[in-house]
Amino acid sequence: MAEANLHPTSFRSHSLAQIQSQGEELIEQEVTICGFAQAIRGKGKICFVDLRDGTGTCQVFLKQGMVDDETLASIQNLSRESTAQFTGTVAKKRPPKVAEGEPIPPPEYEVVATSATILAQAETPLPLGVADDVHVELDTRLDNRFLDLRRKHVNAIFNLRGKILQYGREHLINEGFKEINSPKIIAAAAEGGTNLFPMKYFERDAYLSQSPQLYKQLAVLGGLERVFEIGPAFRAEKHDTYRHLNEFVSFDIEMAWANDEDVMGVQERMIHHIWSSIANNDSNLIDDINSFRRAQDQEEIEVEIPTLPFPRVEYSDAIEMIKAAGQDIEWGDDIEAHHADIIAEHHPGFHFIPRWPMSMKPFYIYHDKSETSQSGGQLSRGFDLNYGRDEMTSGGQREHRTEVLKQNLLDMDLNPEDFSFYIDGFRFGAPPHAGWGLGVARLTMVLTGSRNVRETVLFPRDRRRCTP
RNA sequence: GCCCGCGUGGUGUAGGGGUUAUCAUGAGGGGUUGUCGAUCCCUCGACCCGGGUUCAAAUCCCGGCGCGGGCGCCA
Repeated sequence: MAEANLHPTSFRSHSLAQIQSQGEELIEQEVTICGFAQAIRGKGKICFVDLRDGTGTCQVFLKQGMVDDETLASIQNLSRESTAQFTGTVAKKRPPKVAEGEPIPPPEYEVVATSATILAQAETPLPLGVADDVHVELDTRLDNRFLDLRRKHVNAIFNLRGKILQYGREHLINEGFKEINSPKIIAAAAEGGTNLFPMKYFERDAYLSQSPQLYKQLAVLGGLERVFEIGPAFRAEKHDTYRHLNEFVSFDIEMAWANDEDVMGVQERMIHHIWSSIANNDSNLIDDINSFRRAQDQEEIEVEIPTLPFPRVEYSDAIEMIKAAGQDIEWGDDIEAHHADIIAEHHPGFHFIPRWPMSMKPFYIYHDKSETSQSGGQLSRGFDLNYGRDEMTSGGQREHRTEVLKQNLLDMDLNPEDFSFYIDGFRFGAPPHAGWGLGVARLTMVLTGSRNVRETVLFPRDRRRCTP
């Protein structure tokens, strides 16, 4: 991976990663570095500090005579995770003793300190061990997320989350999409179907947005052609599962002159680009996760680049598949979690489930009267993207015919007048269009092998947790 | 909202009517050391809250609070 261009700051001349990567040229040169003291060893005439910053780690060596006695003692008594600044010269580290037959590791560099400054002393004991292998419960971790994040594998998860967004953006921009932002304060229940968080907007009642859906469509109706948005969505549902949160980040696209199949193509190409870019550029982050998993006796993760196209399992076929497995289900029923398990046995990776019954899809999803199931039920152009049993995406072609939109609302017991701000957008010419919304945290779960969506959200908001 | 389970040092655990309450990690002190989140010695620190049963409760019962898992609900 190309190293970021980190200029020197007022506190340091080099990052710790730079000490390692430029070590050979830096030997005997004076540098100033900063970091968290991960481990401090030595009580006598010498002292070693394993220093860690956001880029890597570096050992600092202090020796009586090289620094004044007071400094040496203060560093020897430093508590773990305190921050400190060291000035000294770069030297090649003594190679560690390795067991016979083991490969000799590549050379590492260290800083032999001539002066040290404690920046902030950490209190003891720590509420959770940053460098310890002792298991920590998720709740304790989330209560102390600032410390939890210092753990290497946790840090790697959020680095990877950033990479997913970076490569996703990169891909969409390549396909001609523009990034937009839609309002999160809305006047009315935008879509129905889910509970919204009410709020006060000056003297009026308002709500937090559950989805950018209607607004991204209005952007396409406005001629922006292809748009995407990465932003928060809020749902006031009292769900309590490993995959639901009340605030989450939704990665949405919407594009003109396209149907459901067209945007499934965008989706699978984007995921392919994300996965292959990470496999090519960021395997160090995957390694960080795997070294933790090894220590915990967990199976290692692997970035398996999916092949294109992703399988399409039409809703009707999915129902037959579930029936064949002996489950009691009829066309028109929802596919529940234990049903999704059956589909996942056949398709463990990414797969689309297109052509849901129109009755199960929201009013803005497109349907063609000529497309019906064998039993005569109306099919829609709505689809899901699943990975194994978990839903990643919901999307579809949108209804662009004003009269049909109004009828759909009536069919679903909604009042078209409540959606006039939306329907008005269609009255003056509307392109056929389609789009989807992807759960960023859920996709990050898949990539990082996390079993709980809270692992992949910095400060998750669920039914119980609103802090920190 | 439903079902099941669990609350023991800072963290993670063992124990499951009478124990000096286990182990790891940690914290404090010390020894040794150009070491490898080293190592050795000493020390410290805990049974969620309230009520009940019992000679005796961390352990059994009831209630509360907190948490976990599964499900439902959910563009």
